[in-house]
Amino acid sequence: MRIVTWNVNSVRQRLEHLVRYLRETEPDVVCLQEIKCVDEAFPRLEIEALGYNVETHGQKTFNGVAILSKRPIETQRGLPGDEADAQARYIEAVTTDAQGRVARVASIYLPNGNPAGTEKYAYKLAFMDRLIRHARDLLAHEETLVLAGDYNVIPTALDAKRPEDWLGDALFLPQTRERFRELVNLGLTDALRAVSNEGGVYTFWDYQAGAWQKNNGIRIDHLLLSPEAADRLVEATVDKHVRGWDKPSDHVPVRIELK
DNA sequence: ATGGCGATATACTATCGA
Repeated sequence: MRIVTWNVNSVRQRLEHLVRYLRETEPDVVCLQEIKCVDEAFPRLEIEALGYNVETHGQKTFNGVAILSKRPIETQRGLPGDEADAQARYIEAVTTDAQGRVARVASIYLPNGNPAGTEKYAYKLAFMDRLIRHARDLLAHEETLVLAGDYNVIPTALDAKRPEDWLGDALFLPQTRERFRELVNLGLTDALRAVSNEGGVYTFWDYQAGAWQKNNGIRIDHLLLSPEAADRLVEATVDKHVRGWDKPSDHVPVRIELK
């Protein structure tokens, strides 16, 4: 079962790239973030034509998440824990692969949180607390679970080309990283870290200041696996070449293979 | 020390992102 997470930075701007990527990679499940459109504006027909079921949780202008699946999916929208939260940042689905193996998959767009010390950072930390509570509930099911998405968290200094640039940033502050560790320490496995302890593996390069050309990247897109999912892990990789395409997203797809 | 880039909205500028 091939599962991908990708912050596309507007699905309408990136439709050609998404179609090209789906054709070349043929994933079973794709978690998208920052679709930046309402549900009605999602290019559904183009994706369905490639054999995918499409479930979206969009909003106007900002944010928005979606899950594409070759097989039908049971879907829930929104992260529990705050009925007043109007931002579309979480969608969760149960699906299968062609062999009928089941997985629960979430597409998460965790808040950026900058600048630190503002209500934006408080919202990020509260969202992470809600995610920890929800993950604890889901882990109790003892099933194949993949929490995938743009976490906007640089877990360690190994995950940035220039960690010194990020010391005061909401993506790297101690409180942010503490909560990420608290989440992982519930019993989740960081899929990329399960296959390599090396630094220099990035998933985001800023559009500005030649970050891509200098490989000045950070690793902020993650797939966290329940023990049952980790037991099935056979591959985890970053599809870095996509960043070199014409007019790319600033994030690239991250992909895992579960047996 | 600063800006640099890109997307969206009602848009010749502001906001957001990371």
